[in-house]
Formats: sequence, C-alpha cells, structure tokens
Amino acid sequence: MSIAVSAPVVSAAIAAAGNPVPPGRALIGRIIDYARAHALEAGARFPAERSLAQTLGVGRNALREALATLESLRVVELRPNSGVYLRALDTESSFEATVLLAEMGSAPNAAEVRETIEVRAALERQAITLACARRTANDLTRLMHISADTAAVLAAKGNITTCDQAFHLALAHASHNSVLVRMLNAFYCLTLERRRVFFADPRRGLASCVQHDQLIAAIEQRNVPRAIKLIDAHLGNAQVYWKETLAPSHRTKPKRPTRTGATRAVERKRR
Amino acid sequence: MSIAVSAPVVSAAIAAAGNPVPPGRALIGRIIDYARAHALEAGARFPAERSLAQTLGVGRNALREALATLESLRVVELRPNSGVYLRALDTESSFEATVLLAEMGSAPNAAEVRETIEVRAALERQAITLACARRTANDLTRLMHISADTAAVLAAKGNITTCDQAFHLALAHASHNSVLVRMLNAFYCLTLERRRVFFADPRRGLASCVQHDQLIAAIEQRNVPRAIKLIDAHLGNAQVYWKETLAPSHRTKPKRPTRTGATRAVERKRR
DNA sequence: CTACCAATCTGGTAGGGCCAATTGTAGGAA
DNA sequence: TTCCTACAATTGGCCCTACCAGATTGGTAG
Repeated sequence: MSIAVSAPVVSAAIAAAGNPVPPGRALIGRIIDYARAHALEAGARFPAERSLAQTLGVGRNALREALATLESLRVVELRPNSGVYLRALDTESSFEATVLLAEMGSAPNAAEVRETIEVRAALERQAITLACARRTANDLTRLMHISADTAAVLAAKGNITTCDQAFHLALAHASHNSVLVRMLNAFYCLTLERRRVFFADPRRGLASCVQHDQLIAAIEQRNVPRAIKLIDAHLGNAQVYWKETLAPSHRTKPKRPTRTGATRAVERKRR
Repeated sequence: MSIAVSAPVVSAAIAAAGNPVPPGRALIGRIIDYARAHALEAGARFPAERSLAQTLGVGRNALREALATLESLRVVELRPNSGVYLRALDTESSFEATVLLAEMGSAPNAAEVRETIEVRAALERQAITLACARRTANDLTRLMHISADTAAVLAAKGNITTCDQAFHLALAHASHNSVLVRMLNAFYCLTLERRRVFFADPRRGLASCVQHDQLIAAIEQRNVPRAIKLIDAHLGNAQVYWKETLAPSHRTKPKRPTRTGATRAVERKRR
C-alpha cells in the first residue's frame, strides 16, 4: 500500500464507487490525495492547518479530526507548534492504515494481496496451532455451530462471507490469544469485499465449508501437523484465486469496471 | 487488555508515571476511564458528546478528536445522529489500541505479554522464512551494518534497544513484505519500554547480538530450518525473561468468562 | 558580534451556532 | 380505537471565531 499506487486518486475512487464512505473518511482520502498530488515524501510537512483546511474547503475542526485519525494510524506525525508531517507509509504506518485505504476504494493491488495473504497465513497457522493445544469443548461447539450455519446459508444459495469470517474468528478465539484475535479481525475487515467476491461462486463456498469441517476435526483431535497442512491448503485457495484474477491483466477487476484514466505514478523514493 | 483490568485507572497511571503523554492522549485515557468507571460493556452507549465533554471538563472539539482516534482504532463506534458506542475491546479493537493503552501506562500484564510474544513469534518466523528466500545483497549488508553498530554500542556499555529494533525491522524488510514490516513495527512500538528494561542487563544484550549474527548467517545461506530454529530461540529469551519477571507477583485473572459475540448478529438498540 | 525582545506563526482548545438525520410524541383522521 | 402524519427535541457533523502557549524569526540595543 504505497502512496504511489497507480489507482485512481482516492477521492475519485470514493465518488465513483458505490460504497457509502462516511464523510469523515472522505476527508482522510482527500488528505492522502493532497500528499500524492504535491508529491510529499516521507518527512515532508503539510501546510499549516488553517491554510490546508481552506485548500480542502473544510473547516479546521473537521480537518483536525481527520488528522487525529491519521496520526493514530501513524500515517502522519503531529508536532505541536510545528506542523503535520508525512510518515513513511510502507514502513511506519500501521496495518490499520491499509484497512482504511482499502475501505476507501483503492483498487486491490497484486503485491498487496500477496503480502496480505502471506501475513494472514502466518497468523492463521499460529492460531490453529494454539487452538489445537488450548481449545475447549465450548470452542469446538461454537465452531461446529458456525459450520452448520454455513451449510444452511449455502443450501439457501446465499453468500457465506460473514459465516466464513465468523468461523475464522471463532478459530482465533480457540487459540485463547486476544492479540491474535484482534489482528486476524483486522484482516477480515480489510478483505471483506475481496472475500465477498471470492464467495460469489457457490462452488468455492462449498469447498470452503468442507475444509472448515476438516479443520474442526483436526482441532478436535489436536493434530497440529494435519491442522497446519489443512489451513495452508485452505488459504491456498484464495491465494491461487487472486493470483489468477489480478495477475494476467491489469484491467480485469472483479467488482466494477475500473477507470483506467491517465494516472501518473508519483515517484516515491525510499529514504 | 480487557477494559476491566484491575490496574490503576489509566489517567492516574499517566499522572503517576513519568512518561510524558501528549495531552491529546490523556483525553483518550480519560474516556477509557469513564467507560470503566461507569462499567460500560460492549455495545453500551456513551453520553451525548455535549454532556460528555462537560463531564470531562473539555471542549466538544477536543473530545471529538479523541473519539475520532478511538474510532479509527475500533475501540468505539460512532453512529451519526445516534451516539458513541463502546466496542468489544478483546475482539474488535485494533492491535494499535493495545499499543496506545500500553503507551499510556497501563501495567504490563502477564497474559498480554505472553500473547504478544506468541503473535510476534509467528510474524518473525514468517519474516525470516521469506527473508531466506528473497533477501538481496543489500539486505545482508544492512543487517551486518546494524550488527556492527550494535556491537559498538555494547562496547560503549550502552543500551541496544534501538539497535535491536533496527535489526529486526531490517530483517522484516528483507522479507520484502511491507504488511509484515508494518505489523512488526507496531510490535516494537508496543514493547519499546519492555525491551529497554530487558536490555538493561548488558549480558542479555551481548547474547542477543551473538544471536543476531547467527541469524544473519542463516539468512545468507538461505537455511530456513536453521533460521527458524534460531529465531525461536532468540524470542525464547524474552519469553523466559518475562515469564519469570511477571509471573510470581501477578495474580492471574480468569481468561475470558464472557461468551463471544462473533456468531450472533450484533443488535444494539439505542437507550 | 552577541543578547535580548517583540512580532509572528504554529498547533491546542474552548465555545457558540447552524444543519440534517433520527427519534419520540402528540394530535388528527378513519 | 387504530393508524398515520406533523411537529419538536435530541444528536452528531461541521463551521467559525477567539484565545492561549510554545516555537521561530527578525530586528534592535548593547
């Protein structure tokens, strides 16, 4: 998630996309756009709040709320009596910043999808390993219950995106590690739309559901090697899908026709 | 990191601890304190902004900035024309929220330290695995350079906390996965103080430095099994240390008696 | 050249006011 | 009575002004 992604500018993506983006979020996108348009590099300073607010056509108050958000996500740094400075997005900014920008309609990028899945795989492996050791009877019951719900949704020809999320979150719960739960939850927030597209095909939903049951069995038996093998295979589905979807052509985008307008790639050098 | 942790209230901890907490951060702590003092549960609604601002003795403006931060960290949910609602911190809030509360002086909790290290270990394993495959000559050079700096600091009887962080971040860099870099960076932000305490003993710093060199060698040889073995041992140091440091004095709290809300649809009515 | 001071710029914050959306309720119509 | 409509209150979203404190800067006096 570099700031130099060649997708349409964020605010334009917001306007084009049908997704309802809260107005507060929109301002954040416009601030990012500003940084991109002015080719701000890491460590560069934004204009003073008063003038930036005027430039963006918003009040200083709304601007400061957006900046407070960006600061908590380590996208910018607020120095009292000095100014607001851009951070190095690809190294300093929080993972939540990725979630945020993704929510705002920035197009999925092949490299980002790959990186996301790589990290998610590491966390899921850890989760299932711990779950094999620590799972309780309650954890198993919950997992089986969710699996039954998933099957019901599939039978009704529904989209199992939320069921899938519930299953994986319950799996994370079974690890009895709340940090892990929260980090994986962030991934599900980030990939919500991607997964919805993925599960649009009911065959993938069915395959996923079958694998979930296998995962439950492995956790029940506390069979760590098998569980890891299964989770790798499970995540491999998505990996293969996105590799095929994103790699061959830049113009194929699952959700909506992408606007391949003239987008100059703003150079961003490493410091 | 439950909101019901029995540590002193956050704002009191801020005042007691010498750490300079920005005033904006302090307000966030007081909001958390308010939720704790009023025993707000997940889904509960805060008072209206105007009255909450008056209660906390701050302007509505400052309050909204703090709320914007808490919302971006998924600690609260802002519903337009309705109110501010507390989220389930254990499951919904972002990992950055942990960082934030830790920065504000909430005492390190044995369970949290264990959970943190478990997740960090998973990420570091993934990082070093990818680094073995993708590391460039430049990556190696950077790692060796940092190691040399570390040795120099050790020779000068300094604290190698920042060197250690630089090393692990460079290692994450060598994985060529920016998501991984950012997530690990968040961990270093969270554990900065802990690591400083850990490295107060130069013997631990020396041992760490030696292990770093071994890690570099394994990455250079692209020897994944050895690298993983080394990184596990490396992180095991900290794990053992904190287990011994925190376990004896701390009383353990029941892990999670509450049921999860992952499966059932969240329905929050107003008032 | 230095030391000092004042003007200026910065973010931090308080407070008032207006708007739109939502909600609760009272009143009127069937 | 029941239903529905219209009004009023509440709430967050946002703008604006004003003031404060720290930092910077530039000029001036020594």
